[in-house]
Parts: sequence; C-alpha cells; structure tokens
Amino acid sequence: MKPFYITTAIDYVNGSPHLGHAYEKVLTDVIARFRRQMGDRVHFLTGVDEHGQKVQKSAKARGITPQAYADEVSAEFRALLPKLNISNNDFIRTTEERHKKVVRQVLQQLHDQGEIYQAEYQGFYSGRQEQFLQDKDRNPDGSWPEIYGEVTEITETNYFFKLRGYQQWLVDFLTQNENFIFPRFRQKQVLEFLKEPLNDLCISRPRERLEWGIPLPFDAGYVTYVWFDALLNYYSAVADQPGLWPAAWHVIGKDILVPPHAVYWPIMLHAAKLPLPHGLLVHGWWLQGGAKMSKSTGNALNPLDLIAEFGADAFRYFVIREMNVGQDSDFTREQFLVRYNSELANNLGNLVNRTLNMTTRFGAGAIPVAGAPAEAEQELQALWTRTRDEVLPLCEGFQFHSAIERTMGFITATNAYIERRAPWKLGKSSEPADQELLRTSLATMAESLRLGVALLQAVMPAAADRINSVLGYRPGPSWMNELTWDGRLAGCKVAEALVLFPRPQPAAKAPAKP
RNA sequence: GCCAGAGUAGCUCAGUGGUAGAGCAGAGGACUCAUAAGCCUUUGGUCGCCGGUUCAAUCCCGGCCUCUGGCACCA
Repeated sequence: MKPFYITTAIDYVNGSPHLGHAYEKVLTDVIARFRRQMGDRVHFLTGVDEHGQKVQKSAKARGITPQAYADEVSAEFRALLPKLNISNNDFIRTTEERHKKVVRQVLQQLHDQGEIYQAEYQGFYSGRQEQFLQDKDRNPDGSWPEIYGEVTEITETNYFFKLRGYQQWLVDFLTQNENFIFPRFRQKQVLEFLKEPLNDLCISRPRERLEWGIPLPFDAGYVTYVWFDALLNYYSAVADQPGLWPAAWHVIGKDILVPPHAVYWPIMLHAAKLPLPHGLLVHGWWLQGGAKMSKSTGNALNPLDLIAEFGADAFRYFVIREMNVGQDSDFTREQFLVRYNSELANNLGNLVNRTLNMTTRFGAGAIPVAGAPAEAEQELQALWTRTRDEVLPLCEGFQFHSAIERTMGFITATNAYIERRAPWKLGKSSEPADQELLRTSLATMAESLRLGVALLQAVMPAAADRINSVLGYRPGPSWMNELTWDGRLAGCKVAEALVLFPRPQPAAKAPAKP
C-alpha cells in the first residue's frame, strides 16, 4: 500500500480551540479518510505545541507550573477530536520525550555540521512584556507604547541557524517543484518573499529569560526557539516508523506559511539531510461578517455549540461544503442553517426518509430486485457514472466543495427520479407491469441513495454509516468496490423511518423581498 | 509602496473570444411516499470603471477604482 502521511499544524496551547482549529482538523480528516478509502496506508497526525514564552507566562499568572498549564489546555484540544469524529492515528505533544529526543538529535547534528553558530543580538527589550520589540511596534512618533513599560536596548548572545546560505537552494527547489504548495498562488507569494535576502534564524533563548523549552544539547544555558522545536514534530512523531517520512502533506493555515512552513522547515530538513515532504496544503480563514474572528473582538464562534446542536456531521458538512480550500470564507449561523435545511434536511435527509417509508409501505420492508432499466433508470445510472468519475478527481485535488456539489446534484436527480416514477401511484395498481415498475423504482432509489452516500462517506462518516444501516446494508472492505451500480441491495430489510437531520425550527419562511 | 487574491442575478459563487450560468432566496403550478419535505415552471444581471486590440470581449491588453491578505526573523 502507498503510504500517505498527513498532519495538521500543532495547536499552541495558549487559548481555547475555536472554529479555525476545528476546521483544520475536519479538513485534514476528510483528506485522511478519503485517502484511506482510495487504498492508501494513511498515517494522520495532530497534536499540540506546548513550549515557549506565552505558555510560561500564562502558567505563571495562574500560579501553576508550565507543565500543569500545558496539560490542562492540551486536554481541551484533545477533547475536541472525538467530538468532531477525527480519525487521527497519533497525537503528539512537544513536551513528550520522543519529540525532545529528535529535536536534540537534529540540533546536535546541525551544530556538528557547522550550520549553527554563536553571535550577538542587539535589540530593544521590554521588561514588562518580556519580549524584544521591532520598529513596527513603535508609535508613529517613534516612542514605545505604554504597554511595554520601560524599553531598553540590550545585547544578548545567541545561537543562529544559517538560513541565508540556503536561500538560493530554496528558490530553485520551489521553482522546480511548482506544486509544492497548494494553492499555487501561495507558492508565488513565497517566491516573492524570497526575493528579499534572508537573515539567519535565531534558534536559542537564554535560560534566564525562558526556561520552558528544550535545552540546547550543546549549551545548557539556552532553550530552543519554539518554532524550531514545533516544526520538528512532523518528523519526530514518525522518525521510528519506516516508510512514512517523507510521504507527508502538511495542512496549515495561511498565517503560518511564511516564513515557518515555507522557509524554515524546508531549509531545516535540507540542512539536516532529510528529504522534504510532498507538499503544503494552505487553507484560508473563517471570517465572521467579513472580519477576522478573534477572541478579543468577542466574535469567536464556539464550534462545540454547533456540534452540540446539530451534530458533528452537519458541522463537518458545512465547513467542507462552504469553503473553497485555500480561500477565506464567511461563517454565519444563517448560512449554516440555509445549508443544513436545504441540503441536509430537505434534499438528503428527506430522501432517506421517503425511501424507507416507500420501501416499508410498498415493498413490505425489503428492497426488491430491479427489473430491466428503462429510460428513467438508464438516465439516472448514467448520471451516477458521470458523478463518480468527476467526484474522485475533485477529491484528489482537494476540491471537496465541488465534489459535494456534484454529489448533491445526484441526490437531487434521485429525488426527481422518484417523482417521475411516482411509486405511490404504482402501489395502487395491481397490473403486473406496474408492480414490476414499482419494484424497479424502489430498488433504483435505494441503490442511488447507497451510492450517493458512499461519496459523502469521508465528509459525514457517521451519517453514512447510519444510512447504510437503515438500508439494512453493510458495505464491504473496499470502498472503491462500493462505487458500482448493481443489485447488491436486493433483499435488504430496511428500517421503517429515520429523520436523520431534523429541521431545527418549524419552517419559518423568510419574509419576501419587495 | 511592493506582491498576491477578488470585484458576474437579492445572497454565495461558476464560467467562456461570439450578445451570460448554478444553488439558495422570491413567484406560479401539479402532486402526496416524505422532515409543509420533494418535483415542474418562472422573475432577477448594461459580468467594478475608462480606453484599446478584434468582424466580435464579461472573458485578451493598458490605465483606474474598491475590497481582502502578505511584506519575516513577533526572541
């Protein structure tokens, strides 16, 4: 089996999970599930980034140890995964020994190779904020904002990683591998960024200022800079699992593309003589009312509330259906309800329910054997073939929103097919030809539903299982083998009814426009 | 300022050198298996602005306007 290793960014444990975190997990999970269905040997990693100044500071403010603080927030992130039905194979914390060991090894190796040197850094330091400041932090008149307290210029000795020497190599690599970053315009952005000369990367923090980190193996007076530590998680988690690295895709948000994932990470790997991952998949942000969501403005939407109200599948469906991977998207409850009602409740959910009802009522609760397909059946089957052949490449190219759109078009066509056959009329006739057509139509709608649902399996795994279950059907081990139109449902005993996506409110019609 | 993305029906978006499409919302209709769901029909647009190339541009070129994001080492 072809290995397929996929990661999310690891979340920084300095704040609670929000919609953006949830989206990234779901997107990565959909890709992971899809690749498993396609027969790949998938390894899906997610985790948390636990070191650094902010964690140390937050812990201190709470009067607990950094580890205790990290334990607490990490548990919160970890608890989100089962709620979203995330199928990760592993969960890494950067405070785990397996990770720290690899970080030390890589640092030592780079040091031995002469890629790391010591030098003085000079800059303006805010004692109150415990951080160095940049010119951009200044007020327009050149003074420092009040929040920084007293700012002094200090000189500090630190260790630096020779990034600059690899700049041309990176430009060449990206030029030759134009699909390294998806979507492609992000890759152009990185090349644009690389037109400016790189500076070497400071990878150490003196221990007097920061204790919460991995000590440098060659100088115990320093801990490792948090990005250098964090990025290595992708490799440290699988370093002892042959065959996985470098079959990796990193799913990240656009905010951490440049410079960490597009510059530091490739250069770190290359300098350490490790192969580069297959690629970076860069997603956009969820906005609310056109504004970036943030806790400070109080518009951060808690995904857990929506999951509690509508279920994980509906949440997963919405974020994957609504967002074109790579672009930004707006998230509103209204928009969520529109998709939920029209696509999940009315189109798909109702198709499930009416199929069960009609099979129970006109087919004695078992899916009949279909007769020879007439024009209506042939058209629907032809549409299925087209839909399947379009959806698979779309999913392989991360175009899940389009894949769902096509699949929903097929569900709509199935509803239209039912109207065309009108089994409720056929059920009133005792003519043998009508009875034959009735059996065919019941079998056809069930088969069509089974197939449509198979295409939604990765996005809504629980709903897909549920629908197969009420159809009295258990899919085989090979997903690809499920995608053929045939008579495998004949004889399956169906449930009487199922309201899979209940409407949240009694059909409140929006006021008409003038 | 530089770079990138985007400006198309009320909303969200697709699209092609030959006088524009989908879904949702709105309107009308026939039906009743179903979560007043589904199905059929239908009303909406001088495709951001100004020039140019062309027999012909929403799609190509130039300029402009507006929106969004990035422009680092955040120690």
